[in-house]
Amino acid sequence: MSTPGRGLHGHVLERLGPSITAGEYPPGSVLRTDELAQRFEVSRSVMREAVRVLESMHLVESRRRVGVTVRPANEWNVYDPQVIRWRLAGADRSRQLRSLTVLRCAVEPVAAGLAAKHATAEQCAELTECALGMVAHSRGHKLEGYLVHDIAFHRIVLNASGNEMFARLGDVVAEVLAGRTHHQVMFEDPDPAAVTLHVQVAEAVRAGDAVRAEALTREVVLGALQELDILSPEG
Amino acid sequence: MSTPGRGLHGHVLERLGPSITAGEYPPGSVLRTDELAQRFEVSRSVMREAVRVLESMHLVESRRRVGVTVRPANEWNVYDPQVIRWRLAGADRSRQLRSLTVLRCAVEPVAAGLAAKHATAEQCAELTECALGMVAHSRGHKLEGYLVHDIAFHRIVLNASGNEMFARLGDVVAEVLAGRTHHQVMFEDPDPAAVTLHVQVAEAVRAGDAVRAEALTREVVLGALQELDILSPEG
DNA sequence: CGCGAACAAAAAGTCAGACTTATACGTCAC
DNA sequence: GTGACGTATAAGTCTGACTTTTTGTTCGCG
Repeated sequence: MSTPGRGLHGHVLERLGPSITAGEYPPGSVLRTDELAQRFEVSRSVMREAVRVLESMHLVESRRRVGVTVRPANEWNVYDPQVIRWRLAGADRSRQLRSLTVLRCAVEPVAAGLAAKHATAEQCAELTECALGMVAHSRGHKLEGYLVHDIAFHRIVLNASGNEMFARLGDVVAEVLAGRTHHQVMFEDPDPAAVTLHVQVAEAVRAGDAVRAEALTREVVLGALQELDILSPEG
Repeated sequence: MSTPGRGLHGHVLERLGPSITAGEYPPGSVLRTDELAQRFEVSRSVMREAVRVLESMHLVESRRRVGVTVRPANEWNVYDPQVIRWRLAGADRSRQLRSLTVLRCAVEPVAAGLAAKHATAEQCAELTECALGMVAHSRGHKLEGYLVHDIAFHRIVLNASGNEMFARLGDVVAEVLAGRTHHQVMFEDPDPAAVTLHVQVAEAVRAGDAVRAEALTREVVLGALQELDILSPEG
C-alpha cells in the first residue's frame, strides 16, 4: 500500500524501521553505520541515506564519534504515515489503534461539522455514493468492499472540511480502518447501527446541518472506540 | 529552536525546504540533483541525502531519468514539525496559523478532558505553576515570559492526556503560539480573559472535572481562533 | 499514415576508497 | 581529584567510475 520500498535505501528502511518502532533496540541503543551497511549488504552511501530518513522521523539521532542512537518513543514523529504503518504492523498494535481512534474522536466530528458548511455538491454526491456502497456491502461477508467505501467516506469528509490539517489525516484514518479490518479477526458483518449512522451523516452534510453532522459523526467514532474496548482489555 | 541544520545536508535543507513549501517551485517542477549540488556547493552524496529527507516528507518525488519532481501541497507531510516551521516562516503564514488553530480547537478540549482524568499530582502542580507564571507575566509587556509559560501549559495538558498522538502535538502548538507572538505584531498585553481561563483550566484538571476542563479549554482555543480572525480578514 | 519495436540518451542509483573532522575517553602531569 | 592534552573512533565529506531504469525518438513494417 502506498510506498513500496523504492530503491535500495527503501528496502533497508522497510526492514530497519519496523525493528526500531517495535522497540527491538531500546532507547539509547547505538548502531554503527558501517555495521548496518554490512548487515543489509548495501554500500555506506545507501545506508547513510536510510539513516538520514530515520533521523528526519526522529527515530534516531546521528552524532559523530558516537554512532546512530535510537531515540525514546515519545520523540518519534508518530504522524508520519510510514511510522504509523510500521507501528501498526508491530506488537502493540491494539494500543496504537486505540490512541489513533481517540484522535479520530477528537478530530472527525469537528471535521464533519465543517464539511457540512463547506462541502461542494460533488463532494456531497460522492459521500452519498460511499454511504450507499457501505450499505450494499454491509451483509454477507463483503468486508473488503465495505472497507473501501468506509475509507473513502471518511476521507471525503476530512477533505470536505476545507482544513488541510484535517484532510491530511485521511491517510491515518485509512490505516486505522484497514488495520482494524485486517488484523483483528472480523468474522462478523459490520454493526448495522454504524452503517445507518454513516448514511445519516451523508444526509446531514448534504443538508448543511453542521451540528447534526458533528453529533452523528461523534456517535460513529465513539462506536468505533467502544468496539476496540470490547475486543481488547484495559482502559 | 530544536533542530539547527546539523551537518551540510541540514544546511541545504534549511534553504531548499522553505523554498519548496513557499511554493517557489510549482507542483510538477523538476529539479536535478547535480544542478542542486552545484547550486548549494556540496557534493552529490550530501545533496542526495537532503533529497531523501525531502522525499520522506513527501515534498518531492525522485524518479529515474526524470529528476526530482515537486509534489502538490496536498500531499505534503504537514504534521512534520520541520515542515510546519518552514511553512510558518513563509508567505501564507496567517492561513497556516488558522488551519493549525482549527486543529487545536478540535484536539485540545478533548485532551484537557482526558488530562482531568489521567493527570498525576506532579502534572497538576506543574500546570498550576504555569498558570501562575502566565498571570505574573500578563501585564507590562512581558510577552516573552508569558509565551514560555503558555507553551509549557498547553504542552503539559497534552502530555497529561495520556494519549501519545495528543502529546506529540505539543511541538505543533508551541510553533503556533510562538508564531502568533513573534510574527504578528502583538504590542498589547494578552487578553485578561484568556489568562483567567487558563487558571480555571488548571483548577478543573486538578479537581478531576473532565467536562469543565474540556469546556474551559474550548473557550481558550476558540478565543485564540477569534483573535486570528480579527487580525487577518476572510473566513 | 499509423503503430510497434528497437535504440540511444539522460538522470538517478549504486559502489568503493580516500580523506576530513568532531568528539568521547583515557592518560598524565600537577 | 582536577585539569590539560593526545589519541582513537565513527560519522561526515568528496570524487569518480559504473549500473540501471526510463523516456522519447527513430526507424521499419503493415
